[in-house]
Amino acid sequence: MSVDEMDVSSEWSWEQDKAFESALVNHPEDAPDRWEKIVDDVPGKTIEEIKQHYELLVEDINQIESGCVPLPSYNSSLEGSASRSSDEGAGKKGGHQNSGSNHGTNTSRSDQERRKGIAWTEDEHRLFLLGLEKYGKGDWRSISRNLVLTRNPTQVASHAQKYFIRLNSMNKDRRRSSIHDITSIDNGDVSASQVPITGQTNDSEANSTGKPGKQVPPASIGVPSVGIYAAPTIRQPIGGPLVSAVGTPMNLPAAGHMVYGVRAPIPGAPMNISPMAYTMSHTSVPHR
DNA sequence: GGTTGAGTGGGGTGCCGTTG
DNA sequence: CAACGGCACCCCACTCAACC
Repeated sequence: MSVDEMDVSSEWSWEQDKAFESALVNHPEDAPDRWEKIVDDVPGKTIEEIKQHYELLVEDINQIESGCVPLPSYNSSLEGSASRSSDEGAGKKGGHQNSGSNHGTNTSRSDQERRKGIAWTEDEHRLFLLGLEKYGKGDWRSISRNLVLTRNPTQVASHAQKYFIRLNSMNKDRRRSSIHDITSIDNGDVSASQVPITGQTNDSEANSTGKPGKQVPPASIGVPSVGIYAAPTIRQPIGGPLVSAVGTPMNLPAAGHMVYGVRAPIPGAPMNISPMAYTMSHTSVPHR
């Protein structure tokens, strides 16, 4: 059973989901009176409802981990260098593929080899956040293996590094919105509750201005029209693959089981970690 | 209105330190 | 000794402001 199915019955509004998920992140498992605190953050819900909602979330995670929800391997040809595989080489020192020479030094290493990392999708980031909550900071390997299957531990660690840097700098003025502004695992939440994104208020309007923005990882990123990263339209309701960790009200077709953006795979079928444009507001705030 | 330059964000990679 | 995580650095893509 997936969260989305339950949502209907329990009637969780999107706002409640947002609040719930933000609360989950804000109040770690070891936090005393966690549920009470979460209840405070989620208006209109009882502790029982919240616990039930949480169980659903955990259940989904467990299914992923247990293999009940087989995950296709992403390291197919379509994943360029970036995700060289979730388990391959995951390593640092030997893990890097293009070992060649020291980076930086050279240019010898062709740009093609090094570059073009595939931008993290919101889904991936959410899974990352989930992993952070579940495994804690530092256990990048588990996060990579169990949740963010499309990224190897090194990539997860790298992403985490930037993420935390970003968090730390949240107090300062931020100029641009970024995926790291998402600090909760819900759908499209920019966790404004925690720290507003630099006062970037031009969310919807801005997005509609037509500015592409790097938020939408274009296929041009180096991954030729890969389904995974095919960019949907910003703020477009993701009707399919995109699923947030917890049942955010999404217009999901009654698909097979889908957990965290991973639908029961059809061999050979494109993954559905669908690339989704970050829904965060797009900045237009002068940054200079 | 279009072009150019500067600034910033973000992903990848390598080195170093720590731990088992 | 090997594996892993953290940190620092590099480079590219993107955005926006300034200039023509």
